[in-house]
Amino acid sequence: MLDIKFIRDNAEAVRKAAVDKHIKCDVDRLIEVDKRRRELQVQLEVFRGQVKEDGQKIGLLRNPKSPWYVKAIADGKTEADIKAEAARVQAELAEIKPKIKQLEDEEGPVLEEFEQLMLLIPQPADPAAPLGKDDTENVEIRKVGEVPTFDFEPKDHVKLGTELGIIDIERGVKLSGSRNYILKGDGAMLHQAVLRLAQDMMVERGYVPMQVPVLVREEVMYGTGYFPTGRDQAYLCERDDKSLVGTAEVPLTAYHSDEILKESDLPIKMCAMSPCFRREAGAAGKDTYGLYRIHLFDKVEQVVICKNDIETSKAFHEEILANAEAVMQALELPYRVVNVCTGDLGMGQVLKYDIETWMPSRDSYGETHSASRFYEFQARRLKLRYRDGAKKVHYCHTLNNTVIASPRVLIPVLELYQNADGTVTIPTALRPYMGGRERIEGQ
RNA sequence: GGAGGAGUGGCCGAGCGGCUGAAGGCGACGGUCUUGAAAACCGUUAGGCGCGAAAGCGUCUCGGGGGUUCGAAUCCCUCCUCCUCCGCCA
Repeated sequence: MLDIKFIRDNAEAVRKAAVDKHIKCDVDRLIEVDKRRRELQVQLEVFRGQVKEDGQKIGLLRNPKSPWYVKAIADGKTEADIKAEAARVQAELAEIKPKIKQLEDEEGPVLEEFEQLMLLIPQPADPAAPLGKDDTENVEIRKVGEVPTFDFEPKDHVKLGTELGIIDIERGVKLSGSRNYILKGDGAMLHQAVLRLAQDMMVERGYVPMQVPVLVREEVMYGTGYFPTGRDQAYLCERDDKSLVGTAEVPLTAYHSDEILKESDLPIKMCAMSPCFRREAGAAGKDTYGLYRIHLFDKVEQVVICKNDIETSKAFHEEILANAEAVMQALELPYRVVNVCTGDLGMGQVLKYDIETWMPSRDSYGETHSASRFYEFQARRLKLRYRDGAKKVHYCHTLNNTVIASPRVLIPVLELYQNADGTVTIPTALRPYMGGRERIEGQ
């Protein structure tokens, strides 16, 4: 969410920012509604002030023990005078009351519309984000590692995993429908190994590991920016008005929502391993093969909450990107980093770096990580604030990035580490989590 | 799931229809004192929105929402959360 004052003063820029992001919102209507909202508030406050004042007056007029009453009598007023005065004031109030009611009746829907419109205004992208319509226009920043060539016919992860008996997509689909799978034996082990490696590396880097709820209240989804626009992507538990999260970013970022932190508490660095639920609505027919686009996966996510300073935010953005790259380097996987273009940025993101890892079966780099910078966007929605040395209250800045998401990352791991005989060499960094073994050989 | 009890400022805790955005205490911050510190003493210490160039002013908020009333932290309804007991269960 943006500051309404900022929107008022920069309407043109906000409009353009939405166009760049290919997000529809109605800035003109918002400004109109905001104007009406303020007019109503001013009128209402005058009346409310009067009600308050008159109400107190009546209290005094009706209480013979009040200092005011005693003084009035001493000044020569009669009880009848005072009673008449009380009646007069009450009559005045009786006239104001319907006016307030009328204004309030108008204000209700105005406020409602104002809030709805506000939730749809996107955060303008950083000038450093390339202008573009979709992911095809993301800009490569750097490539790390060599894309290997094979001296045999390499298998894709599904064939490889199925033959090794470590991936069972057919039965996953039998149980849960399309985009579901089962990992088995060394498949399950490998999955947990990459997650453990990622988490251990983050803890080593000073991030506090958290175990968080993945079924959250609606306001948490709104607060992090996933609702209302992303509602169709979430699994809802409507009986309880809760949603399954698509990422631990949601509970981690909302952890301090509705709080005022001390500046000395910042930065807050956290990570969490959690299941992630995604409906993938609208993706029908896209990436249907294998473990790339699935409804449930596990992920270690990193979140940073820092002070409201653009340079600080930028520095942490580089840090969380570096954290993820360190994991990819530990796994010795070839990847590239791309600067995501405006059209591919979400509602709240100012700038986003994706890490894409080489996936032989796709014959291309596929997205495995997404590092986002939000400035105040989420913090405003979440009421996530801190007090500075001068006791002034500010919204925090928030950032997040994947550390590892599995089984998607198992696609490059399996495909790149496969051998001619159909076995898979276990990356050195994962061996401690795989009983020290060097290979997956299947049954 | 059933039966009770409770939700007040950073924390503890008074208030139970008007002068209470809220006593008192603790904590924190500033000051006096001190070589420094402690103690003691004095002071400051909610957020949102709006108006205003600013100083400042107004209004809303005592878990959330609604109602009664001239007037509500205080009364009523409803939802949420927590606690206790019973039941069920990993």
